[in-house]
Amino acid sequence: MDIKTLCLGILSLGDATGYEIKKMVAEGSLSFFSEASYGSIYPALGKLMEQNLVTCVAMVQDKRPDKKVYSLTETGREELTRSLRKDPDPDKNRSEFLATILFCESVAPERVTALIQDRIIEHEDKIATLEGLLAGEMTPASRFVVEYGIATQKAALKFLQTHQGNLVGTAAKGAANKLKEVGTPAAE
Amino acid sequence: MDIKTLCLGILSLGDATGYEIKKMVAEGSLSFFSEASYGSIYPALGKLMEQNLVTCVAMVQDKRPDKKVYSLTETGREELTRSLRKDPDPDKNRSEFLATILFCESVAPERVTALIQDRIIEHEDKIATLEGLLAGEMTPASRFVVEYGIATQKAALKFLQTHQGNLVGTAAKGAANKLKEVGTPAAE
DNA sequence: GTGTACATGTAAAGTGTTACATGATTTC
DNA sequence: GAAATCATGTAACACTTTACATGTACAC
Repeated sequence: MDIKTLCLGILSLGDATGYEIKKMVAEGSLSFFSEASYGSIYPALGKLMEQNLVTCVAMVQDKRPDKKVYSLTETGREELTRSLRKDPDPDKNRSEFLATILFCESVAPERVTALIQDRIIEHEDKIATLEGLLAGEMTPASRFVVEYGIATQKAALKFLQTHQGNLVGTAAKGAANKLKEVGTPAAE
Repeated sequence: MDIKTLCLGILSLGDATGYEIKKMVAEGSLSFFSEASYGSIYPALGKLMEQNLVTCVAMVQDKRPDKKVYSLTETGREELTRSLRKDPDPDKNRSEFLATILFCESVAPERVTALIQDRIIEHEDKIATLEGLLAGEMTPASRFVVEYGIATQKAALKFLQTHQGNLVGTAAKGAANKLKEVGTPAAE
């Protein structure tokens, strides 16, 4: 989903500024399955304006740039509906963590253990954040999405907690040897 | 993780051609947490050659382009180790499916139901594929990674099966009204 | 005083995907 | 005879991130 459609979607939930859109993507219900930087949001809103898919009211603030509140137009809502009619692309999950684990023969075993420990904490934090969101007012749709996030995060957490030993016991030995070779090239 | 590092990592598990790397990313243990197209893999291997991080043996085949089998050099393995020493970036999950659900006020309720049904089947297929991988020979690391994938896919599947009613019961009514508005702008 | 939050925006640089080009062999 | 598999590679295009530019206000 490109940033323009994402903005259209977020605006369909309520008027917002570019700054607020960024916050929703970074910390709100969308935070665990989408991303966007200012450098993509502001130009996207500009193009959406040109196409008359959104309108914008500038709120003058002194000592600060005008706050521009964007709203979806009727045409914008229709465009969004059209976009959402297309079958969604399959999910794209990129995980450097899992890649590192997979290539762990090139990584010190203590490092693998530490990585998993860190990851466990990150999952716990993420779950806490998502559960915090549930405390606020939510539409059924955003509740569904956040609870989906919690469910998958919890599954990942549980997996790491119960399987972390699987790597250290067996692969790590081989890794330790490999590492010795790489770590002391002078010995060759 | 950029494609060059990904190639280095895959080659650390064994020699491979560009074509085979693509297959591993598309169908192997890496398939649920990374992606790469030929248009990125071949140029990456070329750069890796220039930097002497990999070597390449061309196997002549008639009626076909030479099959180029790439191998990691010592320098390449060191470079990989260096890359993996950096803390992995947080996972990036992009889901058009969840975005569509979140913006479902702009989507017909039957469409939401159908979307979830499709997604359930996709998860079941994905789980079957991953379980198929477990049948073959695997290192502990790739087993770990594939089982992680199965665990999270199953959690998502179960969530969809048990919560699909949550959206249709409540949000859908509102959506139906909203949609009527959008669907019949002439009425305004 | 140092850092964070507020607030918008541009330009350069990087990275990657899509489509194209080429062509035999095997399976349905 | 159509489609998939094998096999490599380039070029145009799309999209995004990063860094920069600008500045106030408040909390610690």
